[in-house]
Amino acid sequence: MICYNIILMSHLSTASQMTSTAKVIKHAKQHCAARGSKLTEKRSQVLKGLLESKKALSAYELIDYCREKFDQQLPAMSVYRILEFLESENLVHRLELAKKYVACSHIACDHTHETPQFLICNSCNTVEEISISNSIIHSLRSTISKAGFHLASPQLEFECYCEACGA
Amino acid sequence: MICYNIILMSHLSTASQMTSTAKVIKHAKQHCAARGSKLTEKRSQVLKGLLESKKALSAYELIDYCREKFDQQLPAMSVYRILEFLESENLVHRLELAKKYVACSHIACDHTHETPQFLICNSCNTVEEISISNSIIHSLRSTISKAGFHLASPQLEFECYCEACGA
DNA sequence: CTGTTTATGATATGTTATAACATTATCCTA
DNA sequence: TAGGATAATGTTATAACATATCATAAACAG
Repeated sequence: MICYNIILMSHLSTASQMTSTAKVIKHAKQHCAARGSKLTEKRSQVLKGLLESKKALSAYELIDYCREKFDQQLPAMSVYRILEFLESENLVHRLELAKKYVACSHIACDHTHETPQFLICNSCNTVEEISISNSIIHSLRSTISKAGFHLASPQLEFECYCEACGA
Repeated sequence: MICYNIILMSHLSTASQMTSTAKVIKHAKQHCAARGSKLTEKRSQVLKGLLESKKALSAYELIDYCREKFDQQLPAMSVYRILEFLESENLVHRLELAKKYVACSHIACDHTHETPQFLICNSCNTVEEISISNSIIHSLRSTISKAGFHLASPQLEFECYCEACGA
């Protein structure tokens, strides 16, 4: 399965970045339209912020981004609502561990999305969306179930260090 | 390996609870002494709070506990410092996911401690310290390493629901 | 008993997040 | 196209968790 990984692309040149961001935004708009919702200007600005960052961003970092990039003063409350909306549309993932947000890596893909798993760098917040084999997930689930618990969400997050940040 | 699980004991009667807590505190004191540090009165009060709760507690909940139980007004800063100390002595674990703290389940055990893994109930914050098989951990590590990352800590945490809280 | 280290106190502020209520924009329908 | 419904956003206040900084007190070693 080959798909366009936005997170990994974000360090390319500005021109190609914009192009790819624009493409994804277009996809996202269609996606919303198909579901009877709307990707408004502000929602699209917040999503752009996430698309153009290879790191996970906090709501407050997105406020700064919109102020600097679009001269738009978004209140915290609005950004949280917008993130909630984007999440409900599967365009954005919220990382519980980092208390930050990332754009979904598969907005512009056509295939159905699998459950995402995330590796989050403790130091620089770089995020890698990976896929863990069913057998590992299955063993994990069964261990957890033996303790009388079950996973709240199939989305797993792991506190890591990336290659660059090392130990 | 049989060891005394404090978390699971905390719903027993007050009398036996106090006894077991006192025992663990004694162990903890010896442990600190052996390492050249001291389990002061306030540190011991904070640890007691965690020992007597089967849920993970936040720093601010521990402040309340010390005020109610010991008529002790601890400033937030002190509690954070005390928790940091207790963690450095391996008496307490910090749960990144829940932003809360639990007493180590193995303070009074003699065997060496394995890396803890935690199941945290999203709803009631009940925490279960479990042990995940080496083979699962190993596969997980290898998946993560293929992505160019490595786990920040062998301590894993999973957002779950406990039996009582269900869905 | 004095100076150093260790522990704790006090105050301010940072970061993430939500509640409650007000206002504005959009869009449907009569 | 007026007017009302719904959706989107704004405003303000505050909760919960956390750290920085500087001040003070307690413990202990020489």
